[in-house]
Amino acid sequence: MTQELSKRYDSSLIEDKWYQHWLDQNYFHSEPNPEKEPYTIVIPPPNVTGILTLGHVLNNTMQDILIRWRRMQGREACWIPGTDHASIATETKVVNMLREKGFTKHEIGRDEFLKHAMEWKDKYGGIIIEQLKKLGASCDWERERFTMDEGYDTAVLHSFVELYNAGYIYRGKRLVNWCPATKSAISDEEVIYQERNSHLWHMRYPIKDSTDYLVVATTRPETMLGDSGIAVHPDDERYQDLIGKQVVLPLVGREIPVFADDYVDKEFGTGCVKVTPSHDPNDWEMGKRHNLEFINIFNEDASLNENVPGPFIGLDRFEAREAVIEQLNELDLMEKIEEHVHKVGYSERGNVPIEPYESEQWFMNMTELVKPALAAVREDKIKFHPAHWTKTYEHWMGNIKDWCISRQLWWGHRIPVYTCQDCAEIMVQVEAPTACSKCGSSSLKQDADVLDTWASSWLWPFAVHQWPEEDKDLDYYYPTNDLVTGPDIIFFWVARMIMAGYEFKGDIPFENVYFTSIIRDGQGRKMSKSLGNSPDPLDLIKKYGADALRFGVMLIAPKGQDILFSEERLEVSRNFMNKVWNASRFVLMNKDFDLTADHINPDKWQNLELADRWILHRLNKTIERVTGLLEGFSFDETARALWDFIWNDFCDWYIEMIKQRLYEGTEAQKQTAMSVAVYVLRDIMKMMHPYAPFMSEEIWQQVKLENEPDIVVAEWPSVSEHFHAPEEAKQADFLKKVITAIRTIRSEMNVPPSQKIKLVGRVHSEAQLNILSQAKTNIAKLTRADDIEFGMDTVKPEFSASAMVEKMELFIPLEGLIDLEKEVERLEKEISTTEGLLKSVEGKLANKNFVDRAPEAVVAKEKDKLDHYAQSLKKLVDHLETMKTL
RNA sequence: GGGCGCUUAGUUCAGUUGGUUUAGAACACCUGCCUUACAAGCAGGGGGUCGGGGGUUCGAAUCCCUCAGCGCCCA
Repeated sequence: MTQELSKRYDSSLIEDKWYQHWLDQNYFHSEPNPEKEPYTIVIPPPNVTGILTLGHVLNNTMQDILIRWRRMQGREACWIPGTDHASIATETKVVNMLREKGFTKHEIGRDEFLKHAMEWKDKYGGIIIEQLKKLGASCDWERERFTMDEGYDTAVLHSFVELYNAGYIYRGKRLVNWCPATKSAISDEEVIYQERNSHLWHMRYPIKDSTDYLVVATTRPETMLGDSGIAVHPDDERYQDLIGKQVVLPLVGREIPVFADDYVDKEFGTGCVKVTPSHDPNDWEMGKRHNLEFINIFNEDASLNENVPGPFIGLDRFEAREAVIEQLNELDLMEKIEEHVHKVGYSERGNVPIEPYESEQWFMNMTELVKPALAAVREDKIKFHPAHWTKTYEHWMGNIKDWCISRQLWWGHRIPVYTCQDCAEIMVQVEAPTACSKCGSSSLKQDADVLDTWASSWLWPFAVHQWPEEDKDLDYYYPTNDLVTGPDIIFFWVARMIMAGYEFKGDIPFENVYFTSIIRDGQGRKMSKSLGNSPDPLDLIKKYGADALRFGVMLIAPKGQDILFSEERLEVSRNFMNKVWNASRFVLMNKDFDLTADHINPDKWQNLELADRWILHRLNKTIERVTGLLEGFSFDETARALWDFIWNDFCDWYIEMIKQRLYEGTEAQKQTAMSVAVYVLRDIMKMMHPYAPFMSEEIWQQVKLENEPDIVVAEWPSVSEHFHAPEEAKQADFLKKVITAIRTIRSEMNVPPSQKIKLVGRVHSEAQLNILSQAKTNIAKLTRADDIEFGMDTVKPEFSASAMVEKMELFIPLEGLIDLEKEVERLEKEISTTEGLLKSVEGKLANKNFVDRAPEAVVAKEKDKLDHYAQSLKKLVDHLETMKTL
């Protein structure tokens, strides 16, 4: 079974092989199993036409880690994948595609357009799904859903009908965020505010029956054509006599009232505000309060309509601005123009400034829906990680407005509202009616709009099953356990899923929500296509391997902070993968037996040495730590814990420590060392598997027993009381310190590695002597010494460098090689460090308050330190004296 | 304007409820090594007083106040 491994880890040779094998074995598929506890995650469905980004890598790796880990723990793990139809984003792409072919969507009509859109989706959709497979995602692909596939479609319409019947959904004329480019309403969350350098225009409005005028300041002069009032603050002394008067709107000639309203900020501009109820949300409110005229001056594309004076009709809004300014200048009605910086709302998709615009839309009243959803998070039924997101959530939920759910688009779920053309009866139902329920007419017309994308994806955690049908899968897998997603969609999606969960299932949709960080480039800029700073994950997989990409991204993903990504970070983790590979290679090269259950049965191990007990103790600690960290969603710390154990403990120390036994020991010694090494390596592979599924499977195949399963479904390691050995761990630490101290001297004295040394040690206790005597041959090998003498009363050789480790003195006689000056320098440095430590402890103990008030244990510890440092210092000074006399 | 968060070696970050260490790691840097797992490696080393100021405490990177800078979200 054992085969030769290459010197360098080559990911390209194994990734596709194992992924196919896992699919063939159907490991990712889950069925309800009453014997097992389910563990469920639903994927945040990526846009169907999207391609994999580093953001996807980040959050899908986390989900895969959770799923693979829980699967190994014996849970019935089910990760449900799928894609989102992404109404506005996809429609925009299809429209662009048609434009290139020379059509507009209106030219070909709705049905034809939808055909094109579906073709486009079939052709370009789902690329991202294939890319997720390259990443190693262990989704249950048999359960893949699309938010517009057949059953899902029904679920969305069903939810609409239910909410309509409950009285939550209504149609109304409101001011909405209007995107003139796509000619559709968009939600508040789709508006992106950007800072712009602009102007504040101060315009004069003549007062009726007077030669006087007042001055209003505005950032949007063109909207003056729709003004129907002037507002001032009720307490503003400057304008008291104006309240109740009329002014004559320039260019239009309309007489409009001056009134007082609290909303006005006296400090801004002149304190007089022009009020355009149809084109500003605040003015809309004031218009309602003061019964003003609502004058809509825009067409759907934001050009001026016939409600403005003739010369302006048909102008685009930006042209209109210039025209208004010019006319006012000519009439000497422009008082002044100031520089002004303000934020302009842009349509996320259309990428043009949005226009507050009055239109008929469908709305969802959120008042009742919010209540249980808010309580669930407050009462910790749903936990956010990091927890501070609960504040953001509560703040938004507490100030929620009605949700505009209709979009003037074609790609999506068409609103299931039918109006009889004869008697105006309205029918709201899932199945399209064939005749009017009131008059029997067959002349029915369906509402033209489609639903906001989020009004379908908010059902995701249960609509991926057969909901609203009775469904045993739904019963088994709902509520799901964990959700991993970006904080940018906490309102769009997370909050709404919680509301939908309660409304339609009467239960939470998930227990935990882990919010990932935002990935930025090395300079902290957002990843974007235009900056070209957004690497293609597929290229990275080719270059570094999927495992290294996964591990690397986890390593740099701190909880709750932005991630600064750069390729160097991946080199680091590729190096780590190579390290793990080579450590495995070492073990396999030295394993000269076929693995049996006895080899990995700790009860059968004979004559364990200190190094063995130490590494097993460390293994225990690592299993405990890694499991605990995963439970707390600490993906980065888990990666670091694995790194530390594998590289520092296992590779740098344990493997080096057993080489002597392997190369020079007896058969029995060799077998013990190898058994322990194999045992540890097996657990390392299991713990690495969620992070590095491909490599861990490849290695696992070499160290598993014949009747054991593939690593995907192998058992997650658990802590063994057997291996608990804190005393031995301390002893091993002492041993390591001794070895390091000797190496330091060699290095600082410039003793070449080829030069063997003599070593004399004067120990401080029998215990120390014991440890060192037993490890003598090992110490010799690891420090390249050929003559070692340890004892309580060993004599210090005259020409020697020295060091102290836990009150033990080490001497390296290097007659002829030792550089006296260097050694004096070294000792002086050491002395000064020790003096510093001593001083600090003395200072503490000299403080009466400290001795009196600090806990006894803390004081005792300090006294111990004092004693230790004082002794060390004395010996170091002694050594220095002798050196100087030579 | 409101809310949330951040500020620790050249860089990116750890540092759990204040006390096992005059602050740890990785990368970068310096020195020496191709030592039969790994040069994508091994051994060793230098480097920060924890954004500024104030306070609580026997003791603060860690808690409180304040100032400054940066970032995000919402209006």
